[in-house]
Amino acid sequence: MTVMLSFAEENYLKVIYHLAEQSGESVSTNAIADELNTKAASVTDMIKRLSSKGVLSYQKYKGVLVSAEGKTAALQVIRKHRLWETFLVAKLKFNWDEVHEVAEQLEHIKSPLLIKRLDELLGHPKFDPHGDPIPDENGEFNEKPKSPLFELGIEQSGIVVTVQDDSPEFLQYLDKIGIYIGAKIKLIDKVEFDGSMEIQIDNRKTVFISKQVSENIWLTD
Amino acid sequence: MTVMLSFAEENYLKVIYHLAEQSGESVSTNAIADELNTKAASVTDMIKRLSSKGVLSYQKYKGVLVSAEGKTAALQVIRKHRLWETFLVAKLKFNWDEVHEVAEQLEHIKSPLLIKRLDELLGHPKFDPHGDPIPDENGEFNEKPKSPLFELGIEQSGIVVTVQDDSPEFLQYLDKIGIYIGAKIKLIDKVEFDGSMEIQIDNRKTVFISKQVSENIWLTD
DNA sequence: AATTATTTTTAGACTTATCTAAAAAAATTA
DNA sequence: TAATTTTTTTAGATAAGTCTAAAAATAATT
Repeated sequence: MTVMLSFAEENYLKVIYHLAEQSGESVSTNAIADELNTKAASVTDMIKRLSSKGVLSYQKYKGVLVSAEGKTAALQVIRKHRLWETFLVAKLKFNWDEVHEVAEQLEHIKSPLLIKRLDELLGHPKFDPHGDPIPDENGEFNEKPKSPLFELGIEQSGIVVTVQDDSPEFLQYLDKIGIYIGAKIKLIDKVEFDGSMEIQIDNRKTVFISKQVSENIWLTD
Repeated sequence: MTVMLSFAEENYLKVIYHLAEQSGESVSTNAIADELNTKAASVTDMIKRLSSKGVLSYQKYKGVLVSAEGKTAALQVIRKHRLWETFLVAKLKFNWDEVHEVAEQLEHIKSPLLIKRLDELLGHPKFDPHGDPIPDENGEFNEKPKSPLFELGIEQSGIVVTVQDDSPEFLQYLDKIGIYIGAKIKLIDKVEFDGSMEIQIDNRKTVFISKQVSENIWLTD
């Protein structure tokens, strides 16, 4: 049986899971407080609660680890968040820089049937509009290997699956030049001097992008 | 400027609005408590809060009235609830007796853009799957006059717009015999003895229904 | 009108989630 | 290693939303 978590508890768990994934080690109180724009004292209270519910393991002054049960619960929230983001872009014509705030609310709706049907409506997507992988009902990722556009060889091509930078500025820039998750990109030419490159999008128009941009777009075959 | 209401406050206001519409007079503390499965003491606390926010007017021991501002806020929640119910049935293949609980959660999501786009996706529906009218952005209903199937004359016909009874049993029965919101119904024959009738659905099959059923199905021209 | 029953409100307590200020522990620096 | 700084925890407070038990007001009945 899965634990019952409140709105706030789900938010904490999700953030802690992400921090733990990034760092690979135990997550500190301050790191959590920073991420959630809250105070360290509030975090201490909450991690005690989550710990007593079995989703975290916590030792005073030593930070927290996410338990197996916690991972399952966190991945379900992440799954819901990413499915809703996909829905907002694919069905409601949101721009991909407009979806986060709304998905933060929608991710807490409790209805397994709703998520099952949403997943079906969207055709069981594997990636959200930012290219982040969507875990399946069991919390598994079906990820193909991917690499930054920067590493592509001349005349080679790949499909956009992720962007590393989530800022509205970057996403709007990509929209403007016609790059989206799923777009096919072929490397035409590369300037060794500054790392900038000319690429072709969907076998149609070609554009020039900087090294910085090419490092933030990730491709798969 | 519209007032900012919490999840719980929105639920109270919505229920009070419905009760006030039904009765036409001020709403009693106990009536609200019954409807929300809560205690009278909790209701007293909440109506004081809602009153101080200006959405209700409240006099001790005299019940509450919904203010103009309260009506606007309540109708926005009702609009969201009914749009989500319509979405669940039209796009996610929910049965109309499965939608209420989920819509109760979804109605509290805060995003004007989301509702605008959802309304567009659904083609600006005027009625939800139960036939209840959906108020527009300004809280207005565009309702045609309607009357119970029971009052139809022989050989006359109408379109189903509402069902009075919302119980799963009744809705499942209607599904079974092929009646839905939007179905065309023609009265073939009526038995004066018990008020039962033979009707034709969508110019195709004919079925017999009891007086009780015919009183719960409402039609428009 | 007086009594009884019902409804509503108040008083006080509890939970969740948050905060500030102060104390304790851990990490860093001299 | 001792002193200092940073991090974390504790203690106590607050607000939202709920509850029970008792008091007060209103309505119904004899």
